[in-house]
Amino acid sequence: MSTAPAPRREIPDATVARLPVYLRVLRTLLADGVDVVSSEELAEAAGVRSAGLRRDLSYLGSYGVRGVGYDVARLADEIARELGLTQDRFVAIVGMGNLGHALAAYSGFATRGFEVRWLVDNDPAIVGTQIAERCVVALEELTRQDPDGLIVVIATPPAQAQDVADAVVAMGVRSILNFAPCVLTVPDGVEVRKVDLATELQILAFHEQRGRDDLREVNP
Amino acid sequence: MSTAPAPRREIPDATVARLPVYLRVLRTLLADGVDVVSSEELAEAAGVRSAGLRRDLSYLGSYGVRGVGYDVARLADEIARELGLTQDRFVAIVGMGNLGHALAAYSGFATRGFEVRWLVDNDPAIVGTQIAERCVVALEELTRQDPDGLIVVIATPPAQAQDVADAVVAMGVRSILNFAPCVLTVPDGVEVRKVDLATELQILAFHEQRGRDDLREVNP
DNA sequence: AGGCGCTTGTGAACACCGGCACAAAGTCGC
DNA sequence: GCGACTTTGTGCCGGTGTTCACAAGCGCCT
Ligand SMILES: NC(=O)c1ccc[n+]([C@@H]2O[C@H](COP(=O)([O-])OP(=O)(O)OC[C@H]3O[C@@H](n4cnc5c(N)ncnc54)[C@H](O)[C@@H]3O)[C@@H](O)[C@H]2O)c1
Ligand SMILES: NC(=O)c1ccc[n+]([C@@H]2O[C@H](COP(=O)([O-])OP(=O)(O)OC[C@H]3O[C@@H](n4cnc5c(N)ncnc54)[C@H](O)[C@@H]3O)[C@@H](O)[C@H]2O)c1
Repeated sequence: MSTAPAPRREIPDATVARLPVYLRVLRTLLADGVDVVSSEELAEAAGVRSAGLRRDLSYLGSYGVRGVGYDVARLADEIARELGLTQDRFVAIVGMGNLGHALAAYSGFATRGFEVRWLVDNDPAIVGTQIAERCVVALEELTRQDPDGLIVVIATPPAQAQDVADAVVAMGVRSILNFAPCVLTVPDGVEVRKVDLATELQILAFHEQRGRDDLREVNP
Repeated sequence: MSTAPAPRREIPDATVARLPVYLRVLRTLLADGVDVVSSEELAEAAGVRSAGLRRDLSYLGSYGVRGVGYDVARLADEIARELGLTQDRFVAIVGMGNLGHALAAYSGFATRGFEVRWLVDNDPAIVGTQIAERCVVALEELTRQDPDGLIVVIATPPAQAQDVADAVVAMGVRSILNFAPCVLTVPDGVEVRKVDLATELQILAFHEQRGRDDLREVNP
């Protein structure tokens, strides 16, 4: 039998989804001069339970000190490394409409380690113009670039989103963040995450209605 | 004394999160003149497995016809009812910066049954101006309104998000959609959902790195 | 040095969720 | 009217995620 020399730590998806939150809180603490934090305090600040937090962190290794807590700088580095933020990551925003403009002006990309390198649109009136001190290029221009480490953000109308996805997948992109309210079909090995505003609102509406029904149940 | 601390949930959260997708697909089908759809076709269009789709729909009741499929209009109505979209829902957008402008101009609210009724900012230079044919009001103005059926979208910088949340919770709002990258603390009974761009990108970065590691393992 | 108090890391139990496979239940053709 | 065909609704199971509870480990104080 093959000896499993590298105990490949498979980190659960649910944990991966929380690591960015921990990282953000840790960097805030670091900026405030805090150098050690307990799981209880960190969990409070991250809005999770301490037991869950400790289990999440245990997937990264044993970076805590019993009786003391976690070294803030060390833990932040470990999470950043695990998330793949040690190497440079680039972002291309496709679709320079209302949303694309807001995204292009958003400073949160740079502060989290993502460089917005390309702004893309296919409207001839927009291509070549400057947005947020950056030149807008055509989609054909983007597809000639190196896809390594590139994340494509789709902010086109839903009818064009699949075409854009097909084009960037063909160039080798394997990470897509989709703002268009539609289902994207991509080959295996390509990861799509979606941000759907209407879905979020409808989930909120559901819970609000359920809350009201619960009240009626007790107080008819 | 206090019994049943865990509220018996009729519909699982995972199902609720998918219902809006089904609803969107169903309305597209309806617009295309399709009046009956099988679980296989609907699942394909929604990007899920047919068995899972059928289980999701089974929580709403038995609205399908064996051997035939689901009546598109009927099913759309049932989902809309379950999501609480039969009663009017209103949205207030707080923070009229880059993102707030894009949201105010977004037509997707209205087409999904949400009326953007208030645009809010606390910058005196912005209050009173018109954005997307709507007048911007101060936060104090919003907090005097009826919170029933109101969903508050927070698009302020993170440092002000908690204050805004506190203010709208105090007026009785129980549903908040938070775009600011920070943890909001709210009382029980108030639901907060967050949209965090950097988190999404970092999750994508993690998977992209993991994919590359997997390749190295096979091809060093 | 050794005990004591604090916090981590984790075993175990439990709840949840997704997928398979199939019986039940309906339609359609004749 | 009836059998063949189609599709739904669900029992079941394995995998995932969450929580409790506590032993193990570390530093500090005496
Ligand atoms: N505006 C918002 O606040 C908001 C919020 C959530 C989701 N969305 C979604 O985001 C998407 C964009 O919204 P918007 O309001 O910015 O729309 P918009 O119409 O203002 O902008 C769309 C832009 O995409 C460009 N485009 C179209 N096809 C393209 C292609 N094939 N390649 C490159 N560029 C292309 C157009 O030229 C246009 O500039 C939509 O799908 C919308 O549903 C928007
Ligand atoms: N711009 C984007 O694409 C984007 C994307 C994701 C997340 N975000 C987040 O969304 C938030 C807004 O981003 P932005 O780029 O629009 O920022 P911005 O600075 O352009 O706008 C913030 C607005 O909020 C207003 N504001 C501040 N405090 C307020 C208060 N107490 N009550 C009411 N209004 C208040 C300000 O007057 C300003 O108009 C930020 O938290 C940002 O991190 C933005």
